[in-house]
Amino acid sequence: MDRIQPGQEWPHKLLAWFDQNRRDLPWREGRPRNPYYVWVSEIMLQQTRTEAVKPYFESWKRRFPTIEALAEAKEADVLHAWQGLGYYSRARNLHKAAREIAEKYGGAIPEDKKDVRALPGIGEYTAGAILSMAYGKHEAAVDGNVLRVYARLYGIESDILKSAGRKEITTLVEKTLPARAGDFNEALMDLGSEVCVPKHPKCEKCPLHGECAALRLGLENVLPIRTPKKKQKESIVCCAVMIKEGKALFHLRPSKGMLSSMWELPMVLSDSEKDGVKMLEKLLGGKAGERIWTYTHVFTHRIWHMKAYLFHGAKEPEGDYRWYSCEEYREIPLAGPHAKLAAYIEPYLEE
DNA sequence: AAGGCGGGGTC
DNA sequence: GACCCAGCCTT
Repeated sequence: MDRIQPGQEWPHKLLAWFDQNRRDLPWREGRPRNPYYVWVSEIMLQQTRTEAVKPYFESWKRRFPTIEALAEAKEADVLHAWQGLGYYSRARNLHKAAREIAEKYGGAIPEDKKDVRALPGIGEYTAGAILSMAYGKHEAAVDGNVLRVYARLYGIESDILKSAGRKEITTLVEKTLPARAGDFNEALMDLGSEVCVPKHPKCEKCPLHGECAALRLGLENVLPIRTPKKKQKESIVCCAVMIKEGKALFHLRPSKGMLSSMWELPMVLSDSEKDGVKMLEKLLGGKAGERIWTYTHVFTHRIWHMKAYLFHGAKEPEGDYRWYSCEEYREIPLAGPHAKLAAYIEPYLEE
């Protein structure tokens, strides 16, 4: 009778495949692996594709070559290096953790699970990844790839985004984790991103195709099961382009919440453009001039319909506002779509 | 348990 | 358009 569940030996088959097919990635260079590189890359890779991370990782290495260098950097410079990568609390936490490692652990990432797990920005997955890949510990690292691969391999129909499904698979991973846990974890990632991909998995190329319950049952395009996401809330965002003596007025966003501690052109959120303009005029105590730019920016859970107006003779509001020239604002962290607006207004600053 | 938090590639 | 990615933190 045909077996539905995979055999005991599949982890070794996967490792053999990995030995022939491992991806060559910038953060995988050197043996033993540089724990700092493993850490930085794992944080950058959270909810972010490999191709998007590569250029950021390379410039990060030059800018902050060691944990000490990162610890000594200013937060604004750290955010600037992260600009465009998204989920900026990752950068903030990386920076905080670097300072903690420098102070408490003499500049070396601790090897104890409890200590690593306590660092800001390091959750269950990242702790497992660092400990297994950099320190050779016997730890699982369950991320989206692993959830998908196991859901298919074992024919698991639980929702992988809910804690029950996640727990079910984590237990299974811990049970199947072989020696060479670090390689095994990387092998699962490589399989997940090259072969066992979310849509239309390439089962004919899979070293485990003979073991896969989903394939056997014809469910390879059905599993994994995951709850659909909610749709975004839409807003109108009116922005003011105020220019004085070759400089534009910028505002520093608060240190909490979305795009925290990043700079933006003065803006207000509203449900209609008319209301937005009125609010902006009240904020700046002036009159909106020509509308020079519109753009729709889509976040994961929010949509901003942006409208930028020229403002003349208005006053600088109270709070965290500053005038910056082009050369200056290229060096500060700019919030999402405001980087695009800032680039667009450069010609206006020349006059 | 659910929601906030970015940006971009891909179909 | 919709989907989803090497998740974590707060509520």
